[in-house]
Amino acid sequence: MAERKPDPSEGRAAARLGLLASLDTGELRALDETLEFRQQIAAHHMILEEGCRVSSPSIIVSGWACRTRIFLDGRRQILSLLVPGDLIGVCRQSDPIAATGAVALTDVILCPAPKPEHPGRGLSEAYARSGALEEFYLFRQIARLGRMSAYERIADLFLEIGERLSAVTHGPRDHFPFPLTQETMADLLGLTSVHVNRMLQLFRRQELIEVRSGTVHIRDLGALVNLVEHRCAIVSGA
Amino acid sequence: MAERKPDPSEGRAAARLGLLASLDTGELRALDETLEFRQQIAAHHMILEEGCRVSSPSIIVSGWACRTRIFLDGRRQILSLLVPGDLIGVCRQSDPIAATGAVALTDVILCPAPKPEHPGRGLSEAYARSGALEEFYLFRQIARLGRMSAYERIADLFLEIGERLSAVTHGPRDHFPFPLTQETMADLLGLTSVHVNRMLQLFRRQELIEVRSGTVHIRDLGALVNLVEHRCAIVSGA
DNA sequence: CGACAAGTTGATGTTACTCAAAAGTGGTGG
DNA sequence: CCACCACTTTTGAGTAACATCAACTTGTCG
Repeated sequence: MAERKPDPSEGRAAARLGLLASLDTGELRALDETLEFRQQIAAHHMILEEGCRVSSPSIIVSGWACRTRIFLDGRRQILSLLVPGDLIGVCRQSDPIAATGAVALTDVILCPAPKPEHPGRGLSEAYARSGALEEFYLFRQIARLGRMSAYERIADLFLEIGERLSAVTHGPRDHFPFPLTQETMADLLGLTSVHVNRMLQLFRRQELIEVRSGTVHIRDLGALVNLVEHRCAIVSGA
Repeated sequence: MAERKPDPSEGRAAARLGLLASLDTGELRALDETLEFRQQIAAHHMILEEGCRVSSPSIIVSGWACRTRIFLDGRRQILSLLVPGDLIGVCRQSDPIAATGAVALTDVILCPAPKPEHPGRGLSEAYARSGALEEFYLFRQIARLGRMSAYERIADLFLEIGERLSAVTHGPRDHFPFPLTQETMADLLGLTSVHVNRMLQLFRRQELIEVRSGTVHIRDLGALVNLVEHRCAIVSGA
């Protein structure tokens, strides 16, 4: 749809599916070929309209997006974050209606997700695992919003993003691009941008996290993990 | 596993699947027969341990349960509520690990969910729709926790429960059994029980909602819907 | 250079939490 | 039938976390 500059890392995102299940050569080729049909979406544009039929499932090749819910009085909550390698619009039922809208947070490149051929393995299994992972992060988001302080929410978010990005890029977990504004972080974490700003300053003063010009640098990953896991670590129980 | 008293309404919950997709006679019979293998779980007992292999998917026939996450320092967040007719432990991938623990909030009767025979329709479709519905309520829970006041959260929760229960029982949406303690509500809504108590008193004084002896009576459904929809109604957008 | 978005700061207000104790409720056994 | 227990609900007073409002600064890009 739009002009594009080549980007060598684009193959990575689609390759993520290969990390989730073992794909045969036919499926790998299908993933490769699907890159031909990529589509660019400008920042702030809708990817998916809430309540509409889902057109076709896609893979985020590059850029960040999110699922949002907007209240009538203007409040906005970001329900989940979508980063390269994530799927969007994959529905398992036959009558797919989007439960939430999705918006591009940066410029995003999507490519269509190939139809799985063998039920129960290969691509089909990869999509299922991807869905399970998405659900896992929804649970994490609920625990974050319900029972963590602003300070903890931010720490936990950065740890999650570090994990998710490094799983795709094989880069470090403590140093990664972060294109969200503080306003966007606030909408994701159920806070105000002013408060996010103050907490980020606190992290900086403590030399735990450095956020600058679109990049997060976790200075002391161990301390941060302790901080979150120590009190928040996720344990089931009665 | 345990002694049981007969309960004529038990068939209802399993029948909910019939509301989600059209089932053939074989599938209906399978649902009926599965009631023979029901299993009782006492209140406060674990149904599913986090991180363990999921044994077998089940349908909640009666009683209420929830998915929980417990923090190391004792904080607890209820991630989602499970009411009669809901499925638990249904996984679409081949390697099912429970992402969250599940706990019985009241005595619960479970029965095994029959294996679907025809992919893409019948029971299989009903399970997929049930999963999509569950995801929908997760999104709603996120929006509630992230951007609603305590007062709004409670109103929204009662509306949700009214919807979900009446879909199964065909009973009224404004009058239903509600076996949760205020403490449990607090864990579900990310509040303290003291604050839940104060908000419930406010609703009572305003003659909007009456909660007594395990029953919720919404006195003014229209006003409550307005209150929530007016400001919170769920609309997508950039 | 000018304009616009993003980040920063301070003062003030409100929501919801904390702690602690009292009062109500239901079930159990003597 | 009553006394007792554990649990839940209710109440009050004080406090902390986060929101709000409004201005100011910094950065970015044409």
